[in-house]
Amino acid sequence: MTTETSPYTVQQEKMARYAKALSHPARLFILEFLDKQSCCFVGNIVDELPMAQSSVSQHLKELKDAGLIQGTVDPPRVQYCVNRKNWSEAKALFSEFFEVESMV
Amino acid sequence: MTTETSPYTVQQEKMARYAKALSHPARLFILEFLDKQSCCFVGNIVDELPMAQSSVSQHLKELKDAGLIQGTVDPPRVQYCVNRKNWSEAKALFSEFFEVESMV
DNA sequence: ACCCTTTATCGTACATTTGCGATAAACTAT
DNA sequence: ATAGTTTATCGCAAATGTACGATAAAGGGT
Repeated sequence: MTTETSPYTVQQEKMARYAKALSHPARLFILEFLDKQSCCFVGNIVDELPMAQSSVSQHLKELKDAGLIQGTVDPPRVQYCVNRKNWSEAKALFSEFFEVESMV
Repeated sequence: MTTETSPYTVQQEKMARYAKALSHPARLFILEFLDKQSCCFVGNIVDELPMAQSSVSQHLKELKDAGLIQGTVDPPRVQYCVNRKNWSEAKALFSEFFEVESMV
């Protein structure tokens, strides 16, 4: 097993991963919705989006895999919340990225 | 022809588009590189990345299509720079998204 | 045990992304 | 005209993303 070394910085790799998670309007909607409600059930999100339940579930999985949200089971429901730690990390990465010269 | 109305806000659509452009480490590298040099030729970027010239050109096209960079021809070369106007817009969108407070 | 509710996962289909080599295009210089 | 330099585009292949319906899984309540 060879250790693949990326030609990119850790920050670039991490930020690209977060950016990919943010690259679909439905996922942005979910994150903003979660942030507003500070945690809610999958059903609440499904009700708000014009797509099948399975599709919403898939978007939630991607957000979870990216570390931006976390879920806790409350049978038979699942409650999702923003993962504040990683949210902060993402925020810092984007902030640093855009701040290179001068803002606004 | 029916006018497709998106269920998402304009901000969400715009931000998703920018996020997609930022979702590859090579494109983050290019943007940071351009910002550091404030404009440079395609060849300079190709020299810095471990991928074929055609692949770099494709990434540049995506960044250009997303509005984050702009190119001016200086035959036979092409010079690319960050599109400051859209860069600011993207920054504002991400900033607002990540916190109603402040991004710093 | 049996249903009911809720969510995740599977299988499928189609579109998009990513990377490459080869080639075209645009312009300079000789 | 010809050759050289630089970049964009094409054609291809493999991988990934997106959406759906159907089904499985995990409990709770009766």
